[in-house]
Amino acid sequence: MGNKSIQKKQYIVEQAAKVFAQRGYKAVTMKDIVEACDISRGGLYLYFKDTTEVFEAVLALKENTALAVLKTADGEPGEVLLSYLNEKKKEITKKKDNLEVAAFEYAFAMKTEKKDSLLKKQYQEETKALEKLIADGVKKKWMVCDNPQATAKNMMCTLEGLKVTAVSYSVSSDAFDQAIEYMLGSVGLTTK
Amino acid sequence: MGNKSIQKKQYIVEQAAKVFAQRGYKAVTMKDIVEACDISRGGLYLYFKDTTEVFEAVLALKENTALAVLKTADGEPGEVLLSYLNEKKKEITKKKDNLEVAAFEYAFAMKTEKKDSLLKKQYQEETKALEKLIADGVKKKWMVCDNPQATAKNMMCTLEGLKVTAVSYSVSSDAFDQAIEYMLGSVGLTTK
Amino acid sequence: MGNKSIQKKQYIVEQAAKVFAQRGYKAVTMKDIVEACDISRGGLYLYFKDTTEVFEAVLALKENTALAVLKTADGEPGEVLLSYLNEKKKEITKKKDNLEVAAFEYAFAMKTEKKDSLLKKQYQEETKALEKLIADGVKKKWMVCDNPQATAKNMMCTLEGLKVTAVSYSVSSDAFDQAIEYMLGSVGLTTK
Amino acid sequence: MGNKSIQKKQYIVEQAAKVFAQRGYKAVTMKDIVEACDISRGGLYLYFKDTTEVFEAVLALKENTALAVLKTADGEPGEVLLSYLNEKKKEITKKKDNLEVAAFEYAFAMKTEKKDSLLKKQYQEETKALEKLIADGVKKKWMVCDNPQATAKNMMCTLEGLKVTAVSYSVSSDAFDQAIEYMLGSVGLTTK
DNA sequence: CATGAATGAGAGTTCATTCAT
DNA sequence: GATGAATGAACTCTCATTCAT
Repeated sequence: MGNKSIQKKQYIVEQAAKVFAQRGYKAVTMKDIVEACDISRGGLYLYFKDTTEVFEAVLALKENTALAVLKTADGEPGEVLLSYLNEKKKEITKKKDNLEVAAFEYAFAMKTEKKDSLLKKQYQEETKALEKLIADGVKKKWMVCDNPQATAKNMMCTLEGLKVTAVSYSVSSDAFDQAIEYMLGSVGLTTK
Repeated sequence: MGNKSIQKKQYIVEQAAKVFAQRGYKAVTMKDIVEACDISRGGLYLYFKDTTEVFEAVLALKENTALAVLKTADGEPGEVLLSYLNEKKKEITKKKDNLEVAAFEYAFAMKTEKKDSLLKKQYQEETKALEKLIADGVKKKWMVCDNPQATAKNMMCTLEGLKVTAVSYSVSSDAFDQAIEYMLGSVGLTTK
Repeated sequence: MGNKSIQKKQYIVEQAAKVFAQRGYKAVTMKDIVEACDISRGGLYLYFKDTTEVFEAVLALKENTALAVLKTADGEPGEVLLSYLNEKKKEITKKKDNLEVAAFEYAFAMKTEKKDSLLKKQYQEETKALEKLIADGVKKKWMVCDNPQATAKNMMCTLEGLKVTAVSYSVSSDAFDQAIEYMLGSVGLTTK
Repeated sequence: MGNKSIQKKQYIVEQAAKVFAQRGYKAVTMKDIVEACDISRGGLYLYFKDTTEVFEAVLALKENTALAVLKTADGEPGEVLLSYLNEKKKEITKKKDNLEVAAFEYAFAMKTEKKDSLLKKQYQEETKALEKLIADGVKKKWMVCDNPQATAKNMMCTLEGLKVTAVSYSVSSDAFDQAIEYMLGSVGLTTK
């Protein structure tokens, strides 16, 4: 695949991302993507064989800023955790180009079709990084926590809950902050 | 609609529930339901105009045992909370006829199409009941909690998180128990 | 068929007439008629086997006032002709329950299906009656006309033209009056 | 749409015209047209979204020879009028590929659905052209007529009447000629 | 007679996918 | 590589018609 092809592929992925953000995962057809990209019907098939492949490319391209915060952390663990949680909040509550619904639909579809989901790996990676941060915080006596692994899992789970709640029933900014407070509390911290 | 019709409608809903449990919400077509019920193509349309209507009937028929536990509570609040959480666990982790994926897909689809979802109301009702239980527990000095409302919301959110995690990435029984422990901890209780 | 049945049949025909007036002939389904009559689906079939039969019953019941004017004529032929033409105008331009469109559609459908149309007979009868009136008027020296038969045909044809024009392109009351003037002129009369 | 597409579109229109000529307007389905053209089910939808669109394309393609006679008239007005009327006769009484029934059904359907009909415009244009011819004939003293506008309208109306009569009840060639004689008479002309 | 649930044929419509150019 | 016309499978939905009650 030449240089130009790579550019075109990326262009398709970017356009498709907008479509998925607007209409979810399952409702999107190859035709929708073709139209959003203003390319030919057959042209899309040169790069992707179906919408699943397109969506996985979208996921792959989408950067995970929150995870990046966890990984490149160099400050005090409590600060890092707070930054991470705020980054998550931003991601989850953003209005424009929010791919969360599509991502859930994708994960569910994979489950239903008994295929592997790209998201599972990302989820596990993020959980690990969070656990490491907490363990580190405890070691450095900035945090208090018996079981960093369980706590990390619990936080991830709450964050998933916030995500899904935001997406299906709406969550106020305040309610989100309250949830952050709870999560911080579980490692002996507070924003106050 | 006569008595017989009501029975038939219920029969359709029961068969449809199995289909939705197996294949999610969006992937199901009227044809699938017709085939599962072994009725005629047009016959289904006598009762339901589209899959959304069928699915809403499924939701309406599906009893919410966990909520029932909260509402008919007569024992000690801590016990009731534990029963409730265990009921939730059972609901979420059951292998057969699990409608959670379909329910999420439905909620997301409603979101995408900007329609009202039946589930939102149920979610809010359950949150309220949980809050009431906690407030009651605190009053009777069985529980410790500053802000029952926020705590109830947080628990619900964690439960949604467990649901979605179970459904998209799998959650072990132990991990679930650990999460229950955390939730109990947030009102000063423990199972140990 | 009992007395009650005849009444019911007539009731159906009356309701159906409204439906045909509103929606034409071809677009009307047995279901439409059933709904307009608020009777059972199968019930309609006890009286009529299809919409054609219903429509023919509608035509049969519909009185032809213009023809009646021609036939019961006892005044001066010119007066009778004028009354007849005015009656036609009323029939054609009436807004409510106007069956002309449906009647045309029916006639065309019969043509297409190579069946006999009820309307053809009525048309021929009316032409004859008109011819007789003109011949009579000529004999009594009230009218001037070489060829009563051709003139009658021509008038009928113009009236059909007015009907179809009214129905498909709209005709003003004045334009109609102008046409009447022409028709009168063809037998040496005028309204002025 | 490429050159080849335009040809194919025209091919479809031509085949469809035959179908409409045989079966009228309303009875024709997309499936009928597909079969007449021997193309695929979905293929037709690349060019037309429904039968109305197809029929309008048929109308647009169909040349109006009679109108052409009026417009390109260069001879003596009486001759032109006669040619025009004979052209009309040919059009109306032709046996093969006669679209008049379908055209009427279309006009009526548009009326019923309160949409604009392509035919109305054509009708008005033809009326105008006829009026101009008569006015011209009068000015040049070839014709005698007080009110060219009313006379043109009256002729058009008679022609519509002939059309509809031909189509629904049959009109003999002689009867048609007789009608032509009447129309010529209304501007002081005769064929004899 | 009357009902209305049930059936199944058939029309409409949309897209994934292919393939000649 | 790229195009876009063409195909055909799959679904939706509506009714005419029947038939047990």
